[in-house]
Amino acid sequence: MADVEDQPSNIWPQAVLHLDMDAFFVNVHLLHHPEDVGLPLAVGGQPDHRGVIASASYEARQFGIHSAMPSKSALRLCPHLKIVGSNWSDIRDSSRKVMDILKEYGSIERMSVDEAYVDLSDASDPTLLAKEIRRRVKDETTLPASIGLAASKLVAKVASDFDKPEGSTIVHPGEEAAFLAPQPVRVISGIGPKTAGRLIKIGIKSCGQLANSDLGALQVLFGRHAENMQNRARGIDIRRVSSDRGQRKSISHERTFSQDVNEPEELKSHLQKMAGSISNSLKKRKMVAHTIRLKIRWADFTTFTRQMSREIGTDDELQIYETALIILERNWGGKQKIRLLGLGVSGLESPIVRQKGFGF
DNA sequence: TCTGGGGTCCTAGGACCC
DNA sequence: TCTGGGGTCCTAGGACCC
Repeated sequence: MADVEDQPSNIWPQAVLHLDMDAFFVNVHLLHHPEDVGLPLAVGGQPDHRGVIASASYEARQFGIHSAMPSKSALRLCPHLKIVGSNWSDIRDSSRKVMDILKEYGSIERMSVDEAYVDLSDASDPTLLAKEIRRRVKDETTLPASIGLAASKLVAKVASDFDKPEGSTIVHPGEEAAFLAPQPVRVISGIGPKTAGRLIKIGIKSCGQLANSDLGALQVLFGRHAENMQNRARGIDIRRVSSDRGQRKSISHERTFSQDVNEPEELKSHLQKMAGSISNSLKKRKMVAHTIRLKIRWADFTTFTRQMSREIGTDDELQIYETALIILERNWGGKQKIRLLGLGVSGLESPIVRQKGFGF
């Protein structure tokens, strides 16, 4: 989209900036390992541990390597690819610096370590601020980022992804539908591979086609979601930037083993570790959980979950562990090889809320 | 060829209650 | 012979996101 400087600022009913760091994990690594600059590099799990790529350098992307790809496949595409693990303390440090800059400009909604929305509605010229923000992030963290500015979150997000890396895309109010029209439906957040596949079957590939398609035909496939989907393809999205992300709903850990496991003691020790760390997270948040859920993936990748709820919430490691063990024993014959074991809790509640019910 | 980990939200069926 | 109708909670699975 053309970046028009002399638009009057009052044309922005709402101004939303979306900032998306470029190859964030890789670039944070390079900050601390300048010797790796220029290499085909990826951050992710090791190939012999069934790892996947979390982030790939632009050099690695030349070989077709992308995130979520199994590290083994990545190495086949590029045998001299260097794969390093994520350094979470460095990643969180850099993330905090970026978010601190954003907060100076308006209320922010943090979506992950490397992505956030900023509400620039109160600015007299949001387009000027958008550029300033990207420059400051680069100057003060030396990390590249892309930004999108639009009148809605939906369009701002598509815009930030439009011209990566180090892109800066502004979609002025009224230009939303035209901006989206030529792009594939997959750019719309919420339309994943399944939905896109179903749309292709009725001949819809681009946002423009979705926007102009027959609503009735769409309703046959998607029911009451059809109208909303079509609106989104037109760039209509009334969600506001909201810094309050609300309470956590669940806490979970899971572990894919480097080799499938059917040793009871090994499985139990993993459950115990996961129960311990979940218990710690609950205590740190001063919460208790009512539901405990076990996830099992067999060697053939079939995956299922089984859960148990209890009347009284708990944050106790032993109670979580013992419940998990009961579920495991009910669902595992003792011979089948297990590829992944996961443990999670939900039905979270802060005990203080419960006490209020006693009439104090 | 091999498929991570941490989340959210939605749907659908069954149990249970009034 | 025909088998209400809501509402809520629980369980399981699936789509999707980063």
